[in-house]
Amino acid sequence: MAKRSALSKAEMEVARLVWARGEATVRQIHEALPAARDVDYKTVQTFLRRLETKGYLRAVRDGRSIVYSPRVRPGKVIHEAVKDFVTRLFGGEALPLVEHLLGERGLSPADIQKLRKILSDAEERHNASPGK
Amino acid sequence: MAKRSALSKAEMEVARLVWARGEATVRQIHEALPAARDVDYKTVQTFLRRLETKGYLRAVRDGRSIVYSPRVRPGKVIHEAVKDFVTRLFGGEALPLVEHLLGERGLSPADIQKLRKILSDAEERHNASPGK
DNA sequence: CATTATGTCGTACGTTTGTAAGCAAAGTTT
DNA sequence: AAACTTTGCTTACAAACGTACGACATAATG
Repeated sequence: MAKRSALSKAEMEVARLVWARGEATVRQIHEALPAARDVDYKTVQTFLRRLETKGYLRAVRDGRSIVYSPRVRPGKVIHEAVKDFVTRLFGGEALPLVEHLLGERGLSPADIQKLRKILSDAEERHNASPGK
Repeated sequence: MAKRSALSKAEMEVARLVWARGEATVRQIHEALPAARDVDYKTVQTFLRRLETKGYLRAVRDGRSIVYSPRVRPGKVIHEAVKDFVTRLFGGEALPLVEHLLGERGLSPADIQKLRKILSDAEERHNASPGK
């Protein structure tokens, strides 16, 4: 597979919004960005264009505007991005990051329940797995 | 606080190694980097110099070499980096990232136990907290 | 002691990134 | 229809990045 060059920070932000919508135009993304971000329409346009050039998004013309949609499975892209991040900042170990995320506040009781469930499932998978 | 400019990817990688050692010289970091990374000694030198300029590391001369050590609490830097990452790729929500990390393999039964413990603690904190 | 290795300092340099302006074409408004 | 508005395409441009070279100094070694 031809390795597409990594997403930049700003590109991640924009790509995420496209993924969340399934597809989107420059305007939609521009409006979706937090007001505090205060970035120009043209700038968003550039990010989307670059995402297309890099191979992350597909651009289809619809009338005078362009509709962007994922060209690579978002999950795959996220996976790569997370992996890169974990590698650089945590030496490749996911656990420290998870601990960090759980440690610092930000988890509601509901979240905690949800995670408990995930842990149980993971455990089950372990006990029942073909052990690779 | 004077906002130091964000860490670049390569800088994160290098800073992490310094943190892991408490302090380190260019050579030590260069050797610590995975062989596959294959980056020049001079390059590492540049990264460390930049980390110092950006205010993340303190540089103290020791003989002919320089010993770098954290100037900002690693935990704080990691926190900022994670926060930025979560914001851009997960819209600021930690849960999806945690789920992602737990979902994809990589968790040993021991890890799971450890996480269970963390969850309990978080829960306790919740029940007992002054609720802000 | 001449040679080689090792280190810092300053400098370089192509690429990527963040941010957008300029111009033109198509659509909308008055 | 004249005047805006919206959008795409091209181009710009400084700062940040990744990667490293060259000069110079000092320490180690034959």
